[in-house]
Amino acid sequence: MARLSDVIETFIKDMIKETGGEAEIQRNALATRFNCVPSQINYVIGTRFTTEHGYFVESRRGGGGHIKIKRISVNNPYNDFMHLILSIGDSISEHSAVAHINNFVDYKLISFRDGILMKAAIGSKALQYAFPANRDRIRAEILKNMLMRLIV
Amino acid sequence: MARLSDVIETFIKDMIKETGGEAEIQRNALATRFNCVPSQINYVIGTRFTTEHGYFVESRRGGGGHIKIKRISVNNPYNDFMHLILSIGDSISEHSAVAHINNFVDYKLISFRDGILMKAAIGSKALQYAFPANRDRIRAEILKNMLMRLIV
DNA sequence: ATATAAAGAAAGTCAAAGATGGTCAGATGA
DNA sequence: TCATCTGACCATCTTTGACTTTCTTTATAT
Repeated sequence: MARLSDVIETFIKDMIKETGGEAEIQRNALATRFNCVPSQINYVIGTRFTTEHGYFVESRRGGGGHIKIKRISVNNPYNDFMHLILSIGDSISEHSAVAHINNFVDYKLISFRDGILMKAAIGSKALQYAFPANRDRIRAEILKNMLMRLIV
Repeated sequence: MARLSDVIETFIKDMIKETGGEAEIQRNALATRFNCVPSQINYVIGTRFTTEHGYFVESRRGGGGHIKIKRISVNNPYNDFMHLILSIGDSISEHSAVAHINNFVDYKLISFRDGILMKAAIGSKALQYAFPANRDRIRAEILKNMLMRLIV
């Protein structure tokens, strides 16, 4: 029932928290620990630790190889916030929008409650009556409007 | 002879009662249990666990997928709020939506900040790329979804 | 010693298979 | 007629494994 990928995700996130921002893992060792094929580690990283999710990943192959996963840090909240809003562009998928919102919450640029409301506003259920071809465009507009309102 | 859909409905409702407000099911497992096709589960959910009935449904596909059905809090102040949400109906103008939101703020059902976010989400600017014929419908859906999220 | 080849040790890629849930139109039955 | 039931087809997410690339270590020839 419990998804292995979720377990691995949590494990890595805990590791990052403990070490204050960075986890260094060995792919094969982790795979052995969780009894899965090594490439599943790549799957987890590729779906949950992307730039969009606020992570930066580096690695080295060969003997003594490793994978480093860092949480991207925010130094200038206001600037980064603006930058992120601008980076949303004219169109955005629900998946992407949720990742952005979670980041805003994580970096304390908006509250947890704000995040809940925003996710409700841009979810597929909320936009079900918009033509599929327009949904991503409308979603981007709604998201940008909400974000702008909070900082203007 | 009780209709199968009614049996399934009761089963899910009992489950929600037992767990105090939330049932997590697996569509295929449930279908197997009741000897029906999986899509009948969707039928039951779609006809008996709607917003109008006071339920909130979420789901995930893929390995380890599931369907979560939450009962909106009933025996508390939210009960009246729920009626207000439902009174919004299937379609609403921006003017009317803003009036509703302001009322919610005035009566302290939502915060001032919540109101700002909601107005940003349902404003004409946010919905500019939706076909005019759909706007009021989409607006109603967004507003209801945001409000519902606050009480589930 | 030095250069080089071979072996070993990681990690990366990608596509197929597996596991769920969603949709919709037509059949069925009270 | 209207609600219910069914099944074919679709969308999404996860797991697995064969094959590839890169880096380090070790053996070998000069």
